[in-house]
Amino acid sequence: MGRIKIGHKSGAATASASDANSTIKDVARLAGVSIKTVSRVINNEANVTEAMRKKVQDAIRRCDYVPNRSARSLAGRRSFLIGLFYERQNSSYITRIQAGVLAYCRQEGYELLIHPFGRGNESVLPEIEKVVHRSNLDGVILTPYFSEWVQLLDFLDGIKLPYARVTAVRDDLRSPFVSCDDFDAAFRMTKYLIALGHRRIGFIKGHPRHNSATERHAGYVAAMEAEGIAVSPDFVTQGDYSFVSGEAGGRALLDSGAGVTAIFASNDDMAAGALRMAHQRKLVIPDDISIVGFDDADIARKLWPALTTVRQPVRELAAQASALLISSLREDGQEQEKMQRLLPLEIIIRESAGRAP
Amino acid sequence: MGRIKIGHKSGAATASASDANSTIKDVARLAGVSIKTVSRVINNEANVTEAMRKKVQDAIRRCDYVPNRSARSLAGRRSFLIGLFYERQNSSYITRIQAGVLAYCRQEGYELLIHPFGRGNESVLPEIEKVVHRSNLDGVILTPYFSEWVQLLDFLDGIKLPYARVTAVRDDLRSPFVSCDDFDAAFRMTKYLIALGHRRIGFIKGHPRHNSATERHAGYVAAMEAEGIAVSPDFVTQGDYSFVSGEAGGRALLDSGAGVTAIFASNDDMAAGALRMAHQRKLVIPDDISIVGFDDADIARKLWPALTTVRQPVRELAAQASALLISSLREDGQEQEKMQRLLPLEIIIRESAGRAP
DNA sequence: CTGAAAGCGCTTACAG
DNA sequence: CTGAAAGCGCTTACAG
Repeated sequence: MGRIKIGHKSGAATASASDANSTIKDVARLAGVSIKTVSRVINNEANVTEAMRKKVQDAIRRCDYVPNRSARSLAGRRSFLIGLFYERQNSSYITRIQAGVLAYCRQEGYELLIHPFGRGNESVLPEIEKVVHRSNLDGVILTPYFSEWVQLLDFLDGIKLPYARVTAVRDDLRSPFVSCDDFDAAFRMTKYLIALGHRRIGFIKGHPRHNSATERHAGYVAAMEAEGIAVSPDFVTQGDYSFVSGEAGGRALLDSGAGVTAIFASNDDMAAGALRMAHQRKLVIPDDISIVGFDDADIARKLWPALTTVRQPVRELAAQASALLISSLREDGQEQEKMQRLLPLEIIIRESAGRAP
Repeated sequence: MGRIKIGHKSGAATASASDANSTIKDVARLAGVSIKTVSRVINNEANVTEAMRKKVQDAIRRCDYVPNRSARSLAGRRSFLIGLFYERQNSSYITRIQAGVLAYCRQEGYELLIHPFGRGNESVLPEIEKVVHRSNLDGVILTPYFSEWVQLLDFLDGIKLPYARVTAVRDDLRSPFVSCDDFDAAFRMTKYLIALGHRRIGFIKGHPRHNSATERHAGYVAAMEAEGIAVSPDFVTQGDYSFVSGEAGGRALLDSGAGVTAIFASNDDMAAGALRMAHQRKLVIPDDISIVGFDDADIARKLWPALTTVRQPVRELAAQASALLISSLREDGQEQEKMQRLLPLEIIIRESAGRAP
């Protein structure tokens, strides 16, 4: 039975929180209404007189009442829990994703359950299945590669669990997603390098499973061709978005004899690896060679020289995906708003690219 | 009513998960026992015959039964939810913390709720209070600065919510914690620089609220004094663990005229900032100046030159804190194991420190 | 060692 | 627009 505090509210730095355990019954009694009416007010349902609503809200405040999630979840068959499933990767990226999701979830009263998986996804599907059922997730946010993994999407569709994607795949309209035009940004970045006088431009591809890798590479190729520059096979090397693969790619490009004057890495971690290789060979950047990345991860500003790159609005992508997810959760039945969104990509010019030598 | 699947189990890549919604009653019926017995098996309680246990486990498997968290939580007054509250900071650090906590939580059947806060913690306490009550958290993991914020600890003690700390404060034994000897590691690192011939060693302090900052600085001072080197006031500058403050600190040290031949930054982000300033002044590292950090964050290997630093076992710190928390949650009443743990810190020698010029 | 009853704190579905 | 009853799927406390 929750005690009722009168007078000062339990504001900041008050340690008296232990009496916040009043229940819906306490509120109802205090307000002189039925628990059903309290429930209506909590859930913002229509059909409550303003007077009633006010009375109840007052009582809620006086009791320090906080609805119990488990009880709501059990009775209402929803958990107010959103799941975030992803493959372990760049911590800057995933931290921003989390921030974006949380920014939106919290204000809507949802909590976030995070579930990272290792790269070798042997048992991902059964594991996800278990979590979804045990925790009764209301919905899920997916980032690449998971957001592009058809079997996983099929599985979620199969159990009718709502989800929203952050993805570079824009032709699969089965469910809400937020995306950027990676092709176009890579195209523009390549054009930028060409405008700087570069023609022998090396490219380090991202992880082949990620659609962003395909798009970025295609943008590079298209820009080269648009300028009438042949893409020699030894201009392009395969990476996997990791720093180490950037080192390997940089080494290959630098030592191939292709004489590249610029390297476009498909993300910043790989650009950092290529940069390291260039430093190791005593090259001065950008005087001897230009190196650019993609993402605008935390590291981009911390390297020497700071990376010219493409800014991906990661936090915003996640926030919008959450907005789409939560809006699809409200079964208002109202006409759904458009369930796809495209966010802009911006080229950030810093210090690592300059005129061709 | 959950349907029962016979024959093949719903293994990987099977999309038939939707019938995993059987309840404890289904299991009881199938096994021919009471639901209480099923409950006993789920919760690993003693006093169940082997035969019973086997029968129930069989039925659980045949139903694809997964206990409903909300129901368990409501009836059992525990949520199987662990909260992770922290101030937004270096993403490499927090990602490792999450990984460590999750590694332990999952295998014990707990889920993780993450709650980052901005730096200006106006309303942190009320916010935490709300989450704790709404989600019925069983326990909390705290990292610096929160783990060293006495008002927060007092609050959690007040509401009797179990928590474990990752912290550099080792003299507050009120609750479980895992720690490292920052003083000693900073002492050894400074000794290492001195052994390399450096005497004019600059130091960039960390955020004053963090006890690690105090400890690391004290270790530096002690080592200098042990070698009979006076710590000139212009050897030391105040940072706050951010990259930008490292730039400012590096600039101050480089331009002060103190003629430092080495800079010891209290973490890797600040070392990266100082490194950037050195590069900007066309200094060759480590020939002209040595720069070392602390933490062994992701960035340490990605910089040029790669950072000599102190490896902090962040993931392990979090895993052990979770272990302490969960063990304190089991009210076995058995004699508690020791609730403090000290993990070793290791100096990682890479490329950014060399002999004094 | 096993089970029948009561109840956790809410929401659903139905009356009025 | 408001409310009394039933029930969500478990665990607790108590018998036997």
